[in-house]
Amino acid sequence: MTLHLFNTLSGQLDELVPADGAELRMYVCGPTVYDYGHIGNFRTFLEVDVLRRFLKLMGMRLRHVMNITDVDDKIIRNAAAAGIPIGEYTPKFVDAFFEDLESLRVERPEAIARATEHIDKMVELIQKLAAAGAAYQVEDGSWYFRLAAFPEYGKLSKKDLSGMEDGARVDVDEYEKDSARDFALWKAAKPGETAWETAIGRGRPGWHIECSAMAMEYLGESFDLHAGGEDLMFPHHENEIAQSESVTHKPLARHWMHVRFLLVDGKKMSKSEGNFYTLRDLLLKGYKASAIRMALISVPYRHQLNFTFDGLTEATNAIDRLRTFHQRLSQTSFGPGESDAIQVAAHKARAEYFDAMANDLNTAEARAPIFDLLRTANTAIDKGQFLAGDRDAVLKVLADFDAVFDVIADRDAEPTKRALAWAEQAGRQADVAPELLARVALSDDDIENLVAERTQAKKLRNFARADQIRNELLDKGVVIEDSKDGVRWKRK
RNA sequence: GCACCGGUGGCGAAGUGGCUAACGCACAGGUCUGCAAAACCUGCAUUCGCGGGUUCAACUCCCGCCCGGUGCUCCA
Repeated sequence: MTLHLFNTLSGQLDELVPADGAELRMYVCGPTVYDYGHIGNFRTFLEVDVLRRFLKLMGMRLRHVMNITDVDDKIIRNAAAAGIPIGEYTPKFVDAFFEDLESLRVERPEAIARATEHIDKMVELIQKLAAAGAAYQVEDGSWYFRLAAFPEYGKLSKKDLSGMEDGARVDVDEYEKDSARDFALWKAAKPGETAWETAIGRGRPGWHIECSAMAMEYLGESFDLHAGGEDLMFPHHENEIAQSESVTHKPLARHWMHVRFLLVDGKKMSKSEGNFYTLRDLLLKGYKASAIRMALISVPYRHQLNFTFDGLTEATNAIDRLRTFHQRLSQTSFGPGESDAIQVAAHKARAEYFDAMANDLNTAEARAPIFDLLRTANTAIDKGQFLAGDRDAVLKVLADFDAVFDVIADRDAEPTKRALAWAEQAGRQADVAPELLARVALSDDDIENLVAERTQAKKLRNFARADQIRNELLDKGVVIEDSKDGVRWKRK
């Protein structure tokens, strides 16, 4: 089985396979670390994580590189406002970014490349471009890419630039450029700005050249897959292609994946619209990291996703159903042997799950057979027709599901705890939902003690006291379930 | 303005030229339970934005229209 993934470059579903037959080499545009990441950022990284995990599940080896843009206009501006060098400004946000990825269970790429640690590679690339006649320097010392030197420009985004003549909507300050659409490779230092002394002058790299230089440094001149948010398709990726291929005359990447935008309440997220959320904002409101992950990956990556709080609640409840089922399978004792019906159902579910994922990562479709199997198994358990061997078969399917989705195992306590600690340190206590505080104040031991007390009360048929305890726990987000195999509890 | 994407039950969301239009959430009734919860059963779109057309047959293909979103500029 191979993954058929939509390829922006070819405009169709293409098989995604390593060119060398051994290891898939992929590059993903990472964050610009000028602030905390918002959920739109994380949608892209979550979808790439889905891709990663599914490829690994199919047995593929990966070499996945992600960059960190730790120098750019916004960073320079924010650092200046804070009165510190950018090297002191960005680490906090780099750390926060990785902490957030961890909360969302996004796997780390095999390599992380920071822009500021690869300035020399960027300079080299610009020199090569200059030698090839594709780069030129203007009066103030900045370097630009000569679009006229790359006739294929526009092949990724399918833009016809012929009609877009120089003229309208041109930044009048940039009259030094040969053509209005030529883009910056290197920005000459203005007084007081962060800059590097290099062979091509004193300044800092443009954004696009970073990715070209680092991608080729880590993955070679031509690699398998390049991914990023849909907004990067033009001009960022188009520019990467132009810069790289003008020098190498080889395709930078064979396959291009673009994750579509996340909208909030039907609109693009923006601070001015007031619909802007970071991961931390949501955690402090009491939403679980797993619910956020589930909500963001359940809509296939090639569709816009409309984020709502109702959607988070739905995801929370769907995960609860999966977790309850998993708990039931693990904690119930079954008779020996296996049943044909369940074995067949498990095989079918697994096959349908893989088919859906292999078809352009259709996560929405992939969920269906899992829930189908869940119901089939529950029904069999209710009827006493579910055997020990069936448990193993069904757990195996759930494991394959969770190898990608990673929401069944409950690891929600840590992210919440971290977010609360951060809120305190960042002075954001006012944003913490009161219910959340009540919940975290209750330890597992407290719960166990209360559950034991309730069981004792029930035994004495003191139902009033038993119900009182149950309601008390429910108020703090703990649900109790009585079953033949004992009492189960879980945090809502 | 140009380009692209979408409009499927209360909500989210798959999907196919022709079997009963997945799945999740929510809701209603029932079974189980001391009561619950969980689980299961039943119900919940004679219908897939609107109007034409092609076809034996369209939600699925074509044309037009309406609505929503995004891109064309820094942006995941």
